[in-house]
Amino acid sequence: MEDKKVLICKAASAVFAREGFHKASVKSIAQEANIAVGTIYLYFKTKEDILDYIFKIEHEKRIAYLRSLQGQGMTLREILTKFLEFHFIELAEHENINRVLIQESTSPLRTTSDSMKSFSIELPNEIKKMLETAQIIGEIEEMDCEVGAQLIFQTIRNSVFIAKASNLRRTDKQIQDAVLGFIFKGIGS
Amino acid sequence: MEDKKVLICKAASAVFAREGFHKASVKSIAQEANIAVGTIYLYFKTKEDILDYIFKIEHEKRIAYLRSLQGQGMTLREILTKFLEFHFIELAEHENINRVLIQESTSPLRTTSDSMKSFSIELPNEIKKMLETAQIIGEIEEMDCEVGAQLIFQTIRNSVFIAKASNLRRTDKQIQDAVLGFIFKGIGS
Amino acid sequence: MEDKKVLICKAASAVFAREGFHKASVKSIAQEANIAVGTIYLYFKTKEDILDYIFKIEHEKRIAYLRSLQGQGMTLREILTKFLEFHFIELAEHENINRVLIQESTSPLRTTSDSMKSFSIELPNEIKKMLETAQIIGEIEEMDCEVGAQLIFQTIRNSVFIAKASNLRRTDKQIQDAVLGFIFKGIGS
Amino acid sequence: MEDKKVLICKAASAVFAREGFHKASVKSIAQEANIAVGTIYLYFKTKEDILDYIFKIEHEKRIAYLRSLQGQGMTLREILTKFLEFHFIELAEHENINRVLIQESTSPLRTTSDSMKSFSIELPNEIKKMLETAQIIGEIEEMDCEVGAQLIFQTIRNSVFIAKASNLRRTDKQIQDAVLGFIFKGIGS
DNA sequence: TATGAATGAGTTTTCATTCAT
DNA sequence: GATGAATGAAAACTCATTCAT
Repeated sequence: MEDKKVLICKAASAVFAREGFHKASVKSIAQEANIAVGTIYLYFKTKEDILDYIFKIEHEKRIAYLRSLQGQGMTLREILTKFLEFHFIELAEHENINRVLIQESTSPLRTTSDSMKSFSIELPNEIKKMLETAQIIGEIEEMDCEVGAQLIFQTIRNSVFIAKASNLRRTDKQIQDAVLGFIFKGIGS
Repeated sequence: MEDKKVLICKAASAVFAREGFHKASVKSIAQEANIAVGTIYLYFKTKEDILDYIFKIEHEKRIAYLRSLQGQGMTLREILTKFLEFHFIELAEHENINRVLIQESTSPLRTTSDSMKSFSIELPNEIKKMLETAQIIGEIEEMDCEVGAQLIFQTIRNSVFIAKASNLRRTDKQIQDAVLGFIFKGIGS
Repeated sequence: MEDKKVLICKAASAVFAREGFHKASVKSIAQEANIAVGTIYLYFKTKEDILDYIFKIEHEKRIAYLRSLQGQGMTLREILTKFLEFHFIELAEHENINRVLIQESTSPLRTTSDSMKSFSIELPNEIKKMLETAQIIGEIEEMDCEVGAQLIFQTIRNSVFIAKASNLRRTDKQIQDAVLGFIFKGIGS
Repeated sequence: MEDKKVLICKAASAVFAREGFHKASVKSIAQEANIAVGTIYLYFKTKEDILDYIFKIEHEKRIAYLRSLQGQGMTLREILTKFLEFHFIELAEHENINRVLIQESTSPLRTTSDSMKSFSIELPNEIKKMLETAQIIGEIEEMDCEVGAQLIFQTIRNSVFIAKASNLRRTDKQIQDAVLGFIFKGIGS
């Protein structure tokens, strides 16, 4: 049953978010999910596989969303605005998973996980393609699109921290607007 | 001898950068440094202390540099340009340490280390103050300085990844210019 | 299964008796028990906990026996005789455990273990109460019952050493009689 | 210089008494003595050797005292009284050493140290000889002198604990009298 | 499928001992 | 003699993974 896999992922996300991937024990994931340790190993080969799978799912979700936006004749501005909104909604709905995505995805260089690599390579790549298109039609100014895509991707990814780090409590909307403003001006849109 | 402490930090940085803090064993740090495990414990109380110390040193270095720039009547643009240059020179000189700084500082929310907290709190704070001043004298446009400082801090911090992630090899200068351009435009400077 | 806990205690007793608590390694206990180190930690939180548990069990056994004797209208002489017999039977049956009890309980002053404290405090206390009663009914002469109880407790506790230390092999019965004789005369009974 | 050896023994006694032999580190002994760790190893081959030496010295002191008493035509009562007095004076003067003597001498069976063996074998042996003599001249009643000697030796040795364990504070004199009374009556003197 | 007791390699840390100065 | 930095073997303990039930 894929239900169990989802159950395990949710539990794992909660525990990873709370304790960090390395300090989280498989036992505590099992407890969080109210199942036995052994059961986890029926669905995942290793503890790393759980994290990997979470990344894969979330990555696919975002890629799919981004691609769905592209076919609708929207401007880059509109697409990025939508995407950030989506990101914040996901953030609210699956807070744990998102926290994990950010906390554990730092180094695309070191990871052995294909899904984690995809996450921090394919997504920027998708943005890059969008930038190139926007550049051609003159929506944004001349720029190094690969670097620009990375800048945008990272700015979006880290926006969670901004929400958490700011002393004054701001609404999600305020943060989103500030982030989008920064990005749009940054790319001369 | 403080020489040993430096030696250990260098070895630890190399191993942390290569394997990540959690997967790095004290034994492998000792091997990297060509010393005995016990020796490490003459200079550091725990493995975490090593990371902490690295953060402390690097944080102080950056804070000191940033403050030294402030007293010289430079514009924000000039200061940030200098600071990013400094960051890239440090990056080249102490590649491992910088990698560790970024990889292990992602989650300022969960860490227990004061030095790590300082790093991701004091530095943005310093930038925030600079933004406020620049805003008053009209160097940059109206903005939420706290959020802006975070955006700048994170953009600078993550610029290492951009350097590494881009498929086409770019010179440091090219990356720096792209990053600075993004930031300056982003804050309307 | 409590069987495992008993198995571990037996193995630990054997190793503690052979090597002393401090020199005994958890690994050697595991080997003695023919189980893995990790298994021990499923049943006990720390190595000290094992010793503690042994003390608790043995202490409860003795306290229970002593109290069971008290309700039967026996004289102090009879009670102490029975108790020493019980002690020697236990000694024969669980030689290792008893050795541990004595070897590791010497210093009630420094230990942090509640069970070890109970052992060397509650048991003498029980004897003290018995002495007070015996004094009232004139079975023994006037004396400082607290000190007397300590003297008796220690004499009984150390009687194992006498058995072991004497060059000429004596039967348990002979040792018991000598010890009882010493105690009874010592308290003027 | 033998002075250093004495200095080390005093420091070691203090530390052993405070922390127990096994938990005491050579470094802390060195600190207590205000010397370097290496210096200790100029005078003692191992940490165990220090304990061993302390036992040897104290053992010799007691054996010598006991023998000096024997040549003076005193009764067993007088000798034991003197000896216990001596023991308590030593106890007061070198509290640390005595604590160590008792805490670490529990198991004559397990120790590899000759000095520790001597301590718990020769001293009882000396007492045994005295008992035999006293028996011949009718000072005490018929008894198993070897067992009796052990009983006396252990009672004396453990008297420190009585002093410490009793809730009501008693003077040394009171404890001594109680212990002597117990012993004398116990051996029918 | 589901379980969770058992495993044992691997981790951090300590500390008696050595030896170059 | 005296030092104390350096050593590395060994300790307690953890935890991802397995497998008999």
